[in-house]
Amino acid sequence: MQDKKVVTRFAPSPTGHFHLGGVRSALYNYLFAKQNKGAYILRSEDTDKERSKKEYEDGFLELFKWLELKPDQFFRQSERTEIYKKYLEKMIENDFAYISKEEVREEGQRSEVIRFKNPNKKITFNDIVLGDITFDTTDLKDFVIARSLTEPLYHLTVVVDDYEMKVTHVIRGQEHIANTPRQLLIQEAIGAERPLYAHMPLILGKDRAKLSKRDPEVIPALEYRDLGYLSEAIINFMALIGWNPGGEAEVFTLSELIEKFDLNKIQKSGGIFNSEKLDWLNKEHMKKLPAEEIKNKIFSFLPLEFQNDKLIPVIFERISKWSDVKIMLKAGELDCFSKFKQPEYDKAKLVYKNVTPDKISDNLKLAIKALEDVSEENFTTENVKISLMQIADSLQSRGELLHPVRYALSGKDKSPDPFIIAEILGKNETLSRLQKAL
RNA sequence: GACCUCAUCGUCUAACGGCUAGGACAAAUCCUUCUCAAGGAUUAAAUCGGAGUCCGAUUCUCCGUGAGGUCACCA
Repeated sequence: MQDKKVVTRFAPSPTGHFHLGGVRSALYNYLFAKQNKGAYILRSEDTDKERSKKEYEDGFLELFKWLELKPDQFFRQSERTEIYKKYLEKMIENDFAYISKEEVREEGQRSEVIRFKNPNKKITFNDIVLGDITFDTTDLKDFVIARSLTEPLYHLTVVVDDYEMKVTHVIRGQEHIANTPRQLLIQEAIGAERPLYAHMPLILGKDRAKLSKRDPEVIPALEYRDLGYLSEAIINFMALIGWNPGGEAEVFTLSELIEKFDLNKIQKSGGIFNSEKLDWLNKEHMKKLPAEEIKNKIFSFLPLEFQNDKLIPVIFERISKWSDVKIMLKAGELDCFSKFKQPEYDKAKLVYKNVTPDKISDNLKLAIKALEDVSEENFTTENVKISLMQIADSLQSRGELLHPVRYALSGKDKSPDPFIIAEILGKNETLSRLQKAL
């Protein structure tokens, strides 16, 4: 059997900030096209001159560049007016559409528009995800398909473009399901072949409503890049809302997704966007990165005084996206590693549980003595740990030594362990902080 | 309101009509160096309700309920 080359398209309108819902639409179209060695088209639906803005188009172009979802072709509907005009003329000539005199009710309305002559019939299409869906098009009336020959509207342009661009699979969100009968009718009128449809479940916000451009809670997709998420994590995560390959694996690269993707396994019901799981998945992808890249990324957020290789693992295990470094910094979580920021604390907190202050002092003295014996060049995490643990293990509980030492060095209830802090601070500073605590 | 669609743990989801309904995120508990983090282990947590078909229903059918989408001279 000679199959037609698969052609998919993603057709956003540049009328607002692009959010993650659109990323998934683009992604599924991309995955399906690539899997079938077909073409993926990106089409800017900018026929609405009032609302379309260049900056929004630039936004999603940049977004797809970041996500590495490169389209094989790119079109702008505003540059295709002549094509739509031809179809409109032909439809009018063949009596599928007509110029209609209108009562002007609002400002900006035309007294004349082009309406589609609705055959008023039942129309059924088979959706790959949802199965057969039937509509009675009578409810649609003679809908408007263009304001004028040179001002075509959405339903007309979509159908003409999908036909002209030989689109074989229309993969889009379920919000388009009610648009489908209109588009089917226009297809029949212009003699276009019907593509296959796959309507994806909607991505919902916490309130279970569709993600919307107008919702202030919904973050523009590009901001995820600025927050330091990995593009592969975003792609992986979005792919998994509304689809999954069936096994128990969840971490996939783009090329694995291309291989595994299956239109028939798309979910029917909407899914809520769960940012906690995104963070987890992002961390999983971060762990796969080469050490050098992790270091560079983390350093790029760090002032010079903190750019210490020893600090990388301490920071890395506490973040799930790069911008978290900034948050740690701002929250002062790294202050204990700075020689210039003396810890300030309540000395009562040096005491561990119900151990007496005298005992704590004794322990601190032991710690100082032990650390004095460690030479400056051997003052490493491992050596500090060995010498401190030797004392700690001889005590009733390790905490009565480790707690005051850690607290004296960090001045914080919660901090990384005292050994790494000691190494980064160096012998002198470590001893001076312990002395001070005494 | 009309039309259309959907319904498994809190969330994302798995389960040819057939084991005890599985996994992941989140949560809780414990372990691992005093705290935090990371890691490990464990626990709790779901088939919307009612009929029907069937030896057997999460799965098929119908009704109900609930949720969502669409009803532009926007896309």
